[in-house]
Amino acid sequence: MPTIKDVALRAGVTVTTVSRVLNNRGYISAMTREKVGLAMKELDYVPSEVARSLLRQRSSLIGLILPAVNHPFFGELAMHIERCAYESGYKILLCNSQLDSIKERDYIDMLKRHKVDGIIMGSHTLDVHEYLHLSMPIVTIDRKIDGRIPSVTSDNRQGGLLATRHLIGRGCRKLAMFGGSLQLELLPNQRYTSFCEEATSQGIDHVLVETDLDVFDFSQYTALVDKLFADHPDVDGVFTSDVKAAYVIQACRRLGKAVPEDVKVVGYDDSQVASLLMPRLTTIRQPMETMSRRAVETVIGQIRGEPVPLETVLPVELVVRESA
Amino acid sequence: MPTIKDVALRAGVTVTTVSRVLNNRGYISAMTREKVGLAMKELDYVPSEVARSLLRQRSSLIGLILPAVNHPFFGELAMHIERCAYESGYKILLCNSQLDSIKERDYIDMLKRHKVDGIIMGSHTLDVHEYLHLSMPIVTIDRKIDGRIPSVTSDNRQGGLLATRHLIGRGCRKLAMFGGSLQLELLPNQRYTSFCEEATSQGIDHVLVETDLDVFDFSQYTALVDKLFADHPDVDGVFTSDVKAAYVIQACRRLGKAVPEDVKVVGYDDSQVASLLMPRLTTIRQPMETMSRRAVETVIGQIRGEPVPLETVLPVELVVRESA
DNA sequence: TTGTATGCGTTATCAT
DNA sequence: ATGATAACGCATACAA
Repeated sequence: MPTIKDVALRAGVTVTTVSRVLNNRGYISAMTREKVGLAMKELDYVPSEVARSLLRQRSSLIGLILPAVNHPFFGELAMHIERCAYESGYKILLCNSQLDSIKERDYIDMLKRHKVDGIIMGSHTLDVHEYLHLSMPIVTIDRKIDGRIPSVTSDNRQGGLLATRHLIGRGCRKLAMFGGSLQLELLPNQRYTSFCEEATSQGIDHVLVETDLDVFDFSQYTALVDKLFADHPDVDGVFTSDVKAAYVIQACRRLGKAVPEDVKVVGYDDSQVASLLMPRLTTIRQPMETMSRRAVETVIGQIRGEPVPLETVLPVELVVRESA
Repeated sequence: MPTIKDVALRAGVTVTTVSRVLNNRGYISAMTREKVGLAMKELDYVPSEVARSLLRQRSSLIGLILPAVNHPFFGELAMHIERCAYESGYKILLCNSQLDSIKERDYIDMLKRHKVDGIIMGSHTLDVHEYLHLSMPIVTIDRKIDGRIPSVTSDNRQGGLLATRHLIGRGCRKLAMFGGSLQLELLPNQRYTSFCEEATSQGIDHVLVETDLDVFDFSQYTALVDKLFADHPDVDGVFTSDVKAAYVIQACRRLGKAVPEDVKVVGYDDSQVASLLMPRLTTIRQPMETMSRRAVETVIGQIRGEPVPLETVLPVELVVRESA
């Protein structure tokens, strides 16, 4: 691989001059610029971002830690985050933590070694102290670790409220929420809180089904939903995430319950699965693109030393389709 | 951020010694090792992979270019690729090309600047020459660019054959294939070839629907499927990809055609959507995990200067569920 | 307008 | 068993 030296040699100038035309800094004669440009073309020269990083003490890299990029919600986040970051000159180092704390710590360590300029966390399995101790630009997305760590989320409380109201408004008399493990202290817990509050205040009976700690092990969903309907055959309204909603709809079909006639289902996320299902899913839309942009802006803001909002809560929206 | 110098100073030794304990190279007295280790802990020292990269002329980075990581198939590939790469000490730089050739060229350029050790391409919109000219370890996944560029794919011909045979075996009399644009010269074209051959040889009437060039614009799918059934109301068997299958099933429901009774549907990929749909999708399973592992092995093999197979074609499997 | 010298953090080579 | 020094590729301060 040719270096700046080779270019300089070939163009008959010094590396300083080449560096100048490369960065358009200082005065360079038109002829020199041309010579250098030619040499670069001829050698197919590519400046080394590695050397630059070492010198500038910044890598233009942002670490992205997600539970699993194959999950529809996180996949879509990843996609938007990558695009936004790229538009600002940052590249994304992808990490799938699988919600495994060992892996997560390992990934964080790796990102530090690679001198990433910041981290976007869509996972969090470690103790708050470990994150605070990072002393590096960081933002959480779809999660809130601590008041001192900037976060970008959607309004889960409001989402829970909208969903519950909609189900009740459509005539449901017994609701169920099918959520992730409450032990994980994730944001969806807020959904559960407002779900309960609203159902209670309207005098509607309601139950909860939790997954175990391995939230993304879809294979457990079928059994859980079956048990739900076995234990509570009178449930006629379910609030859950988009992916889980798919399993709820499957179970209903299997049990001979029509959706939305017998059981109404409201999802959360409005990921692409929502419009793939049949009936098409009524769901709470998280503004994933905006969330992604804000998350990227929030890390980059910190990198630049600008003040950034500690908490960004974006509005959600009820998207009425066919399932409720 | 503390550097190796700070550690050396604090431990009362030179950087050479610190480097030694860091890499477990040469002889170090137990006491020195301890002193240095302590200093590292106290300073919370993290060695710079950037400096290492500059010296070693390798970054431990692999570029991954995909059309879009939010697509179920590519999301799953990305996930496995990242895991495999990480297990071998490589990190993934994520790029979404959106099948845009400008972006793809731009990304390739960026990856070269960052001195990635290799590239895994799940997209290809450029001319063969541009790829050949890269002169860097590269492998394509789910695509075949040129005989000289290593590729990892599933057996699309066999997949098309299995799907077509299954549909005919289940009694279909008129088949349709709903595929991406044939102009893109992607592998699915092979599916089309064997689909046609098998249908023809068994004397079964068959038609083709193509998407436009923007393969991942799902919003066009609905109209295309509707037109298919309008033009050919007698179609009773459809072969397509998993995501498109979701739209086919939706259309059938809308048109009052029962799946699988009136219309049988076979997908391709066996991505997570396949088991989310209702009826659960009968599909051709691509071994995504194995494909990912092979792709990673193939780039790393090249990086290490080992000989690698130019073509890896993995077997597919018909997974019979409910849609056909 | 261009060149010289220095340093970014690390490891390899060659001493001692 | 440990230290001094050069080199990786680049950009900058300072000279000319």
